[in-house]
Amino acid sequence: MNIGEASKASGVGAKLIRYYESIGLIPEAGRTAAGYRVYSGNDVNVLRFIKRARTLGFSIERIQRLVGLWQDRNRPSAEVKRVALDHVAELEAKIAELRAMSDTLKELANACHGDDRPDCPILRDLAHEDGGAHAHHNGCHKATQGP
Amino acid sequence: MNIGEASKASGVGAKLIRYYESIGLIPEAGRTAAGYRVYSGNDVNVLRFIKRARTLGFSIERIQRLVGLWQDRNRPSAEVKRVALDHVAELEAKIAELRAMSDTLKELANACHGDDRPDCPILRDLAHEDGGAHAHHNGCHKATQGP
DNA sequence: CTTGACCTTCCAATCGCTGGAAGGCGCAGG
DNA sequence: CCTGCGCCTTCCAGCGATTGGAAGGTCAAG
Repeated sequence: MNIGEASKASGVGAKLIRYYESIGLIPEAGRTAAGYRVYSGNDVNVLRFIKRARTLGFSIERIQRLVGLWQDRNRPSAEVKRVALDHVAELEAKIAELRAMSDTLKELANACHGDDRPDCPILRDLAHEDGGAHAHHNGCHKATQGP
Repeated sequence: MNIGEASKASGVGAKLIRYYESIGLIPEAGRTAAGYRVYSGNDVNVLRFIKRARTLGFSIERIQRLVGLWQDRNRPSAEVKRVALDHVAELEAKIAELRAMSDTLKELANACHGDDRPDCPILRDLAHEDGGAHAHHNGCHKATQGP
């Protein structure tokens, strides 16, 4: 099985397979006399594993650990779970970050006329706000913040 | 005002200011006889605008358009709104993607004992699943998919 | 004059790919 | 045998948005 066949069988893409080898995610493949890489069915399984893990957003570093655990017949499932939950925590943090951005922008866009006039709360927010916290009804007066 | 002062005033970071200049996001700053960059209060406002826009996750490319619209007194707010809503759409798409990853992983992790035993539904999913769709009760039988 | 804090430029790394160029290999047809 | 096509090989470069470091010039104070 050469790299093109392994690519078709795994769905991973020949260049990506070579890349994964170069960074040590997969071991160096065997070679034919001519220098062609040779793959086994098991190699294809590893590639599929990696592909699925990437689909779930795991970093290469974590996938390395997951592959290692997968190969280890004596792995404690707790370790796998910890890797997964660490990743979940990062995903949730990222989601919260993007959620905050999106909500803020939706609010600003909602307040924008969206016509030919230049007045725009979106630009006003970007230009003026020091931190960007939306002020609702209590507006701009600095209130009890005297020096 | 040199780059360090502009950095402190804008909160942007001297290296990043130079980078923004190098990619054309901000115009080339004036220079002293010795070659030091010189900034005005307005430059600082632009930097703050950029910083806030980055906080909201806008790409450099979109920020360029936003800065252009900001400077244009005759801008139609509709254009600003469109840039913002395009970005919101991308944010929502990304959120949905991460949400799907996180939910799948939470489900798998929830089904994982997380103890010393090697059996683990997370690894089973990564290893075996062709697409990763969770099958619930209708399991593995290929049903009516005969050739 | 020396010190130290600034400034300058350029180069490299991050992360996960993806593309291209240049050259070798395998197999078919003429 | 030669040619062509499609595969394989390596290396290099770039994406986006920074961040870091090295090597060297400048400024103000002691």
